[in-house]
Amino acid sequence: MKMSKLFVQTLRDYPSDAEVISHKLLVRAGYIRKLANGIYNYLPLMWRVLKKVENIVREEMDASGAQELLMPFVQPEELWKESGRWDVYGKELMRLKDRHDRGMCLGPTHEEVITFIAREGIKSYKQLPVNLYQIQSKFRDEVRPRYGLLRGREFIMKDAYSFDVNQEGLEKSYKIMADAYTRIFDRCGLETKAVQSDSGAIGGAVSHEYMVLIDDNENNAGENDVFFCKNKSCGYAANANHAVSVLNPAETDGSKYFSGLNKVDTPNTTTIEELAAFLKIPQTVILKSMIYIADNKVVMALIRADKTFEETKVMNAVKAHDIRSAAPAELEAIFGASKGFVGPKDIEKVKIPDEYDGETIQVVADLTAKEMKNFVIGANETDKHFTGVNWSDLKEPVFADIRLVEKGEKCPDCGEPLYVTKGIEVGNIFQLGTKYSKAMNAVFLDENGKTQPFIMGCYGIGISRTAAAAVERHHDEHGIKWPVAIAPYHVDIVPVNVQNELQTKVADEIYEKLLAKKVEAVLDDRDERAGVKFKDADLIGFPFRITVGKTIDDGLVEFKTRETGEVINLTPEEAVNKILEVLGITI
RNA sequence: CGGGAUGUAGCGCAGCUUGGUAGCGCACCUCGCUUGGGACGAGGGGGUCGCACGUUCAAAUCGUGUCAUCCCGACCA
Repeated sequence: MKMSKLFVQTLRDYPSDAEVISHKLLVRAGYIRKLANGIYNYLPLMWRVLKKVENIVREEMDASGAQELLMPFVQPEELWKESGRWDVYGKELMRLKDRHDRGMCLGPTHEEVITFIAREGIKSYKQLPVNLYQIQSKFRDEVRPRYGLLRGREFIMKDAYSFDVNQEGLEKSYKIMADAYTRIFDRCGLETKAVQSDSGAIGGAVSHEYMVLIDDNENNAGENDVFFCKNKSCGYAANANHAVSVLNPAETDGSKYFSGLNKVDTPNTTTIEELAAFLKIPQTVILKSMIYIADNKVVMALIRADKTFEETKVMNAVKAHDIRSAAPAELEAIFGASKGFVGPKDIEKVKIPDEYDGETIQVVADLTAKEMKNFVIGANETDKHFTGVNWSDLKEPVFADIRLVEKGEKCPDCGEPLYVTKGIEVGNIFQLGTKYSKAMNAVFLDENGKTQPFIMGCYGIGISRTAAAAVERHHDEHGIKWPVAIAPYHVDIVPVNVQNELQTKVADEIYEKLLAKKVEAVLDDRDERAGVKFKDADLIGFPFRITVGKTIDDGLVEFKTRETGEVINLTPEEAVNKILEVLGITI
């Protein structure tokens, strides 16, 4: 492609509405343009990158035995009602009506449709296992789209679905996908970590997320906290919403400070710090209470006060789909006490206002709370707490792990300290089980002629997000440094001065030779000064650049590697061979 | 949906306090000159100042409303 004809416009400045580096660079280097909030045009350079990612995904999926198909982007409401998700998916599901007033939605994911396909097409265990996938635009009406391609509302995703006769088969299918994912991201030039995660709205039990770890601080693109163990023989890694840890020993019996149950005055102690200082006690003998509104039910969560709640875990513990912390005004309305003074004593007697569902307040306590003795709780009365409380004084709660892991706590598998880093989730794999097949009555006959629901798995890769994550991971102050395998073009050939006949002639020859060898080359034939061409080459991120300048008078051209910045002088022929050699290894 | 901010040419911005009919840099077009890290000179094209209503002889500027966008919190590939 000749640069003078390439449809791209690079900008001198970063766009003012971009925050993270991948967004800034992709706009400035002419890869994407915003059409609406969270919705982007993929311009020719971007589309080439996306196709490369897609093709890597396609090759590895096909090699692992999966079959590609394409499902509709617009889906009927009925299927979502069958699965039960029409009512629980929330506002992310873009709903619309057709001209006959029938409910439809834009596909945010395709479990319903694929289950429909399997229900229609698979009747016998002899047809199993099977894995079907597609690569397609998805739409999720995110509350707050941001970070450019990292969190758009419309985005390109590869979604695969496996069907097996039993759990053992599912685990096999899952393993095959896990291995394929490792190869896919590796080929894209991205180092990823498979981490245990919460399975969220999609449902199911076992799941892993593939995270590109972001350890520099120049941007905040990593939206997830990932806890991991550095012990090589262990390798534990988990999303913060799923991570567990072993705690260091702590003083959890308050008998040194209190004897018997008493109500005491604790004026103005609205925070744990103030309360601990006022009573001259460690935080580890205080039981912290937090009120959540989960699916419009009132929930009280309890935890040892030096620890923090993990809301996703709380939500799962009470089997809710939606959770938020209660506002101070709501606390007043429900408990008649202000923030900092609510507690679990006699909670069964608290009357719930009509606007909430449920008759009693559900109480869920973290595992850290279980071993506590003679502790402190809020008295449901402003400026008062109970001291010397024991579990025998309270109605037995449900105990569950609802604690946010902190750096330095011990690995649950090997006991070594845990570390934390930011990560971009580029893929995930789920063992769904029978969640959809049962709900939608998708069944087959087993070898005994007995009806069985499919055992399903689902496996996603964010194609557009993967490309953006590659930019997050591979760039410098001059621009993008694409991994060769997903770069829009392999090499940029720059005649420094197009008025110089020899330079132009040599550059043309190199260009023609590379094209003949199927190398994806750009010839910067613009009548621009060298600086302009070099700046654009660095910004756009061509992995290699061949510069034909004044050194051609000595029969030499420059060969520059973008990743390392290394420059060597070669004859034109050597430069051509060098490209072929480098690409031969990497593509 | 809560909290904060911003809407002026393709991109980045000034002008608004103190109303008088819109400007700068880059990009774009023409000519000259220049050609190894975003040159220079001259000339030129492009904006109903987010939108609506109001105040006024007169609104980018003041008021009200509305829409959009961005940042911080709760969701996810």
